[in-house]
Amino acid sequence: MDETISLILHGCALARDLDSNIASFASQPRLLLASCERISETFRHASDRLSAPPPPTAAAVAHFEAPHNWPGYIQSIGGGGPVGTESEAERVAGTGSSVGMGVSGEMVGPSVRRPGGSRKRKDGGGKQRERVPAPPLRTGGIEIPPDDGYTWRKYGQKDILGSRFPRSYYRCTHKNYGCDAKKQVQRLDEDPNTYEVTYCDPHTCRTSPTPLFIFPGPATAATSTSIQLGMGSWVSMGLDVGREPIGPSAGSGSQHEREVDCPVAALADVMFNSGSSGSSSMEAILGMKTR
DNA sequence: CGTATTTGACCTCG
DNA sequence: CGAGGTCAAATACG
Repeated sequence: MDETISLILHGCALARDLDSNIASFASQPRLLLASCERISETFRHASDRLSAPPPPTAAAVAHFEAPHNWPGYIQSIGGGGPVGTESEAERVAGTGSSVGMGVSGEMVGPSVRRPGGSRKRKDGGGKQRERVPAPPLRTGGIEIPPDDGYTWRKYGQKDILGSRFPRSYYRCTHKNYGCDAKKQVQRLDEDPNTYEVTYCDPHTCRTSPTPLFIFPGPATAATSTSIQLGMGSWVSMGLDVGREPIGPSAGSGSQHEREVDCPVAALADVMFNSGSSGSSSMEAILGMKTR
């Protein structure tokens, strides 16, 4: 199974490469073609493996029985155990991480603070740690968070003691709909090519009553893999699970998270999706509005 | 113009 | 008291 995941991830990496080089490839159709073929071949292999799979593992089943636990292509390592960073390197935290913006500092008046504004979780309860392969570090320090079919909004970033890389905090974009899901993403100190993703709260959005299990194979790998193609162009490819519900602002379509909107993504989409793109609205899923 | 991201400050827990 | 988690104003972006 891990091999299949590797294949998929490799395909994603290829797609990303293509995306980042698309400009220079544009004038060289042969290169484009070769690149596309490599990508499609990789995904096809993965697809083949998934079509003739070994019996699903217990973990895979568990993933599907817990709606909040489908960061599909990931190898789960946490399982809700205690979240400790026991083996962190003793390096001093890099102080960098604050690039750009250079906003004027003191604009938050101390008296404006709401009491009890932030809360630290006592236990790791409900937390689940995952490790996902991360794209290579890019020049410019652009972090590409792993996607899992959900749309996340970043609300914070912190330098963590003993880690070279900052930890990013995300919450579900549909917080307005009562979805309180959160995740933390951090590049591993000892392995910069791997993200550690900690999921904190379950998604209450996208809890469709209809069964999500469509793929005949083991569920974990292919249900929601995504690739990001450049800044702000997230693509969820996969099955229903990866379909983003349409939020209140979906009409504008001006925001960063967007469904398939580039050729590579479309390719990947075609590879994994049978083509049906049920556009489920958030209201339909949740049957409510909380704003 | 609306929404996401950045980032320093604030809050809570150990 | 320090570290980690969250808030929210300013800013960027489409």
